[in-house]
Amino acid sequence: MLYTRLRAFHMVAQEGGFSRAAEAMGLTQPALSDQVRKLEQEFDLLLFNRQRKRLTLTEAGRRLFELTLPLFEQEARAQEFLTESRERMAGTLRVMADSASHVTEVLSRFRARHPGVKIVLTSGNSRDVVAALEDWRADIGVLDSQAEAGELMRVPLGWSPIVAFARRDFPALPHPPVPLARLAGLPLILREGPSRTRQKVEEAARAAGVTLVPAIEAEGREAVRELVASGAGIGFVARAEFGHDARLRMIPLAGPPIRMEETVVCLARRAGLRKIRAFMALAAEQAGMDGKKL
Amino acid sequence: MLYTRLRAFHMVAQEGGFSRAAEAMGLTQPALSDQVRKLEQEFDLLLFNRQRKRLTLTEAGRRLFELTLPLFEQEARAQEFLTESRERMAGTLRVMADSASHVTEVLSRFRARHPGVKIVLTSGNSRDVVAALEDWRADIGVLDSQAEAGELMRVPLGWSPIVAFARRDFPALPHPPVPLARLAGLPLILREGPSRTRQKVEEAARAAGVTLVPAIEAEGREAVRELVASGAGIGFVARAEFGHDARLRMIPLAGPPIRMEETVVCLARRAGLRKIRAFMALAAEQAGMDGKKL
DNA sequence: CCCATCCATCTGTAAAATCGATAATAAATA
DNA sequence: TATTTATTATCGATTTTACAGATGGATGGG
Repeated sequence: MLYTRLRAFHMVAQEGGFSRAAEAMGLTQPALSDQVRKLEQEFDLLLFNRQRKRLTLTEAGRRLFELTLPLFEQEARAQEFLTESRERMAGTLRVMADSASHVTEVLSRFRARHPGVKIVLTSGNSRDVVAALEDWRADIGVLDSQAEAGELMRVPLGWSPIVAFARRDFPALPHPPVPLARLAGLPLILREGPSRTRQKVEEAARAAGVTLVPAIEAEGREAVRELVASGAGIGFVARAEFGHDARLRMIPLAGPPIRMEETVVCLARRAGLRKIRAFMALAAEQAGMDGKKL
Repeated sequence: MLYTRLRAFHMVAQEGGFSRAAEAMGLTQPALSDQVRKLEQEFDLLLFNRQRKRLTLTEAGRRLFELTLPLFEQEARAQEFLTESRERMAGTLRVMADSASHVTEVLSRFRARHPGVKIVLTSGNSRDVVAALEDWRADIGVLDSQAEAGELMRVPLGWSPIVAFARRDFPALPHPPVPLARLAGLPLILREGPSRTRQKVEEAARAAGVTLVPAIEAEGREAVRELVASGAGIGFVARAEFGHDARLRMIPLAGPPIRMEETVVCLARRAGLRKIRAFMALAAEQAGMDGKKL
């Protein structure tokens, strides 16, 4: 390949000798000798004067060297860009979660065991997470399990039942647990369409033969929480995400639990990277310890 | 190799697709696919967005492309330099001879058979010829045979006896053939020290127990000829080189002939080049036809 | 709905680069 | 002058590498 020969020529010219250049490149001298000879024969052009004493460039060699100098400088720049980018990324673990609560424990254990790795935690809904993983903008994703495996490698973390919640003084509620059907007539505050929480609730409602009509749609967990706290209606959330807001009352649901299964995922293709493998291993450990979440 | 991967990336980015780039490079699509994938995995950096529809560069990909663009431009310049140099040289046969007369016939047959090849004929003494061959400044050399083979590949062309010569009216000469001893007392005009003609004559003189003292040393065949023509003394030359100068008289020498063997040589290392091989073949043919020169 | 296009992935193969050993040469040193 | 040291050339063998060919999946257009 021309590149190899030019590189050999360049290094020999730069170092002023075959042996020196070979040492500088971590190769053997015959390798360079061969390459330069082939270059010279292929183009019928003498590049070095090998007469007695020291090696010198011929006129043609000098002119070629003036061309290879910027060539390999530029190659070094590209190499540097790639390496730097890798160095920067190797020390950072980018986690994107659709709900932070479930992974905090894994994260803190990861921090403890790998203190050198900087963790960047961002949030977004399920499809944001998948998109970020696919663009390699995130290393680890946390989202509700829901297959389309193959692309993604998954470690289920555990699950938490969905509960309804309302303002403490919200009127006209039976004693818990409350069947979904009893909520159908009340003003419901649901999250945006793609939200996994909403989809799970609607799926359970369909299974129970109930139709839930949202009184308000809100974007994001916090928005729902504030609306509910204002007394506007009833919201849904995973129990583990309910938090400790004194203004709110949790309303367990009757019937089979609506499971929000939180899963740690990464791109199967990237599962070989050390930091990713380490995190997935910790997550698997954690999953083995829990079975269900509060 | 990094180069290969960068090249694959660059072409894919430039052509906007793996298949197109593969076709442009005369490779298969999987080859490029592999290289780019390895590049991405090696540096943990996504370079292309392969989502549905068309291929687009990621931000990192764009930045890398800005680096590879000048890189491959520069490589193209180096390649161009080499190729142009070869094209220029391929159409030229550079012959360096220490005496032109013997090869003129081979040269004219070469011209007839390869009319596209430009012939450049230069002259110099034996060591000039060897030096030019070793620096690849000449493709073919013509000189007196005198081994140190190995380096050089030789085809003996034939030989010519050395004769003495003087001005037509030069006095005090016996009838030819004249033994060397009879010349010892006369004013001799010899060529420069390294001249093969001179060395041969001196060698023969030593063998005959005669010491030749040069009255004048002159550089080059023509200088000797003019001095002799002026009547300054007696010179030596290969009979085939004597020419047709009306002012001069040839003086055959007595005793065993002093053979000037003319040989066509080239660097053994370069004997593979077509133009060189062709010339050497013609020379060998010619040598088979002659045995001795006029 | 089917066809054409494009990319990902796998496996074997062919070509290349490289190594290791050896030879040859010149300069340095004893 | 003999010997050591440092250098490059060359040859055969090995290992690495890149590539082709086949296959499958996904997408968009006719």
